[in-house]
Amino acid sequence: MEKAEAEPSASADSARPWQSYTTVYTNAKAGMDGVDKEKVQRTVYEMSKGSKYFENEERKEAFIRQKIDNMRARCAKLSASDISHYQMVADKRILELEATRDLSRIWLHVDMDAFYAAVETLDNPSLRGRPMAVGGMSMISTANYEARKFGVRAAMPGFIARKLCPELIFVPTDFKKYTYYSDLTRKVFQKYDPNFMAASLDEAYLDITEVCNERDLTSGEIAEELRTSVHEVTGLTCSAGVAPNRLLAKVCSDINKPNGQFVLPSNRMAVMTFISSLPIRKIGGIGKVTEHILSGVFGINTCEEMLQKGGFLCALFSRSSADFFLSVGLGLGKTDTPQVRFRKSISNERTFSATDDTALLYQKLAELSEMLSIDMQKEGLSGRTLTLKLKTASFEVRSRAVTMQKYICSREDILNHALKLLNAELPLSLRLIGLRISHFNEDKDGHLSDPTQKTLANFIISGDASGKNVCEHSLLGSDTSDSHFMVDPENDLSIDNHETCHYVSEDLLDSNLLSDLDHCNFNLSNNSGKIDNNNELPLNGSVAKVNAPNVVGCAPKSHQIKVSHLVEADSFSFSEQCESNRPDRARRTNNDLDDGVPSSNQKEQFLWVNDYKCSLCGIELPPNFVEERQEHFDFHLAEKLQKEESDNSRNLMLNQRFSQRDHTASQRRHKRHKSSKKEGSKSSQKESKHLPIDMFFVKSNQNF
DNA sequence: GGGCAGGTTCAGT
DNA sequence: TTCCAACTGAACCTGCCC
Repeated sequence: MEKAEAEPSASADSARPWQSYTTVYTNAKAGMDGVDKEKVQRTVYEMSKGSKYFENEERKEAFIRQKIDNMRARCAKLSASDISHYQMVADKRILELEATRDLSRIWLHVDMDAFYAAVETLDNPSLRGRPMAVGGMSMISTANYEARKFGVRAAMPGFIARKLCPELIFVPTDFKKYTYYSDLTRKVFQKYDPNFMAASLDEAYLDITEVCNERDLTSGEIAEELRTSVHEVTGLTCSAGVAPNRLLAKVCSDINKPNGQFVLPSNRMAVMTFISSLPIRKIGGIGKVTEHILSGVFGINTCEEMLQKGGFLCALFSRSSADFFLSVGLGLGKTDTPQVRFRKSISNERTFSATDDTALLYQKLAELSEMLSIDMQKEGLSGRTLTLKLKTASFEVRSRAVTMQKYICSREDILNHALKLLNAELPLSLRLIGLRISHFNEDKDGHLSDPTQKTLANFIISGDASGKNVCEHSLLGSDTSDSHFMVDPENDLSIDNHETCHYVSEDLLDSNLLSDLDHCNFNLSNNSGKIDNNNELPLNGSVAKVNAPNVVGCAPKSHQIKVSHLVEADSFSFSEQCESNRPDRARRTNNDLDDGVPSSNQKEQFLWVNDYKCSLCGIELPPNFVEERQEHFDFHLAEKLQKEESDNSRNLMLNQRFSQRDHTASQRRHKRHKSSKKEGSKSSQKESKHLPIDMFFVKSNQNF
């Protein structure tokens, strides 16, 4: 294979070493056209050189180079017949992809110009015309266009930005402000496409096909009008791109930034011409690593070259990757409007001064667990995969994950499992710890977590719809019930005794571990991290696995029996109610709402801001999600009533009502899921087995 | 060997 | 003076099971 043109020669490397130090800042951003790139690169290099961060960057670079070398070697080994074969594969695939081309939709991508910085300037006009960045000395989120002239940009450390531009003004981030302005822009977007897709606070995709047709206006006119409207409402400018698909619309919105727009006509010729010379890095999904690989291995720098080297791409990449690259070469992208996207994971992470003080690290982990638990409870989420992210003092990033059998959301559960993951890595000097929970209840069938459902379940069990107590770990209380109701709804609610006992056992296991942890925490603060632990909890990293049965042995058997009976009884009466009580949904709703509860109209008024966003929790549900909205409303209603009502009998009555509804909803989802799922899938089989808990640690093969 | 689930990394904002 | 973020979705890789 030919060598990549982008790679500097060895001699150039030694004379101008900064040229080979590629950072994210190497990729040009809007407003940086006149920047002295070499000067910026040199400054960044000089500021970074010798630091641990720099060393890690070099390690990463070396790894990518190694990968490139390996791929080149694989390319070199391809025989003439191999190459001919893969070329045929590519040609066939290109034809198939071409057949999917849809030019019937008109997509508009709106991108607010230097959003955070613009909002701050609006708030404080004295910043106008002066170089300014939002963020701090460690990292900046965005920079205004005056600052960009100096090479300052988002994702750049503040101390480097200041070196590039000594006059730079730093403004701390204020997400409340940005959310407020973001909501204003979304009000405007909704007028043009009620189902618009918000990509972030400052970006959105709109399908403007209908509005163009209805008003007999060109896409350019609509884009112009929308941008004017956004400016009138917010005082902020935005840029827009119009194209037949979202991938291209995104590229187009960057072309005339700031405060401009670009329309790519909806015909194949225009698309192919546009895409032909487009650098691959402009495409969403192609980042620094992929760019290096494509350039280094195949000499691919423009989208057009994706097609020219299609045979090699098919030979060396997976089908899905090759398809993506070929699609890029053809200028294809998504044209459909996806259903409401639910969150798939929730996480938090914190950077701090690097430390190997175990006590301090435990403390950080406890804080993160607490924060994550609060965030999850706010959204009514529980998940069963916990990922621990670590960044060592030398900037090496590791992640370690564990998937539990039960869904968790309490601080104690999170901390319990996080500690096990962390302990397997210690001793270690760390500068960042992060926790992430994924695999939310229900998400494997494509219907991502509906907070209402879970929280309602919690409400039924604990009588606390806020979830506040639900996740508190108690031996006999909510958590046990939790495990019962958090079980995938596709499992019938009539629970097999044996299975119930099994779950209970695990809960007890966790409870015991938890008490160990509490003990640890207690000692932590008193003994500077020297933890006295009589049980199996690993503390020095030497024990990688917790032996469940050893710990289960600590739990009194009577508790297990009691709990299993408790759950069983609950589930029986619950199922029984649902079987004997399936009244008409609407009728039941109306009856319920008669009890001094807001009417449907009132509900709409107080709950759905702009007809799509819940005013109470912020969750977004479009108007056509009638049932989901109803359930969501019920949740808030339950929450409200729970607070107001002290009368236990009334609570009981409501609990029964919502039990019915929750079960009906579960059944509906269950039905939907079944219809979309292959019979006798392995996952179902696996779940029915309820394999013993729970932990297995996998070391990553490659870390940076 | 295909399908699937779990774990890790990349990329975007 | 300050010394490289936080969060999320999705692709990719690997190992296991049938």
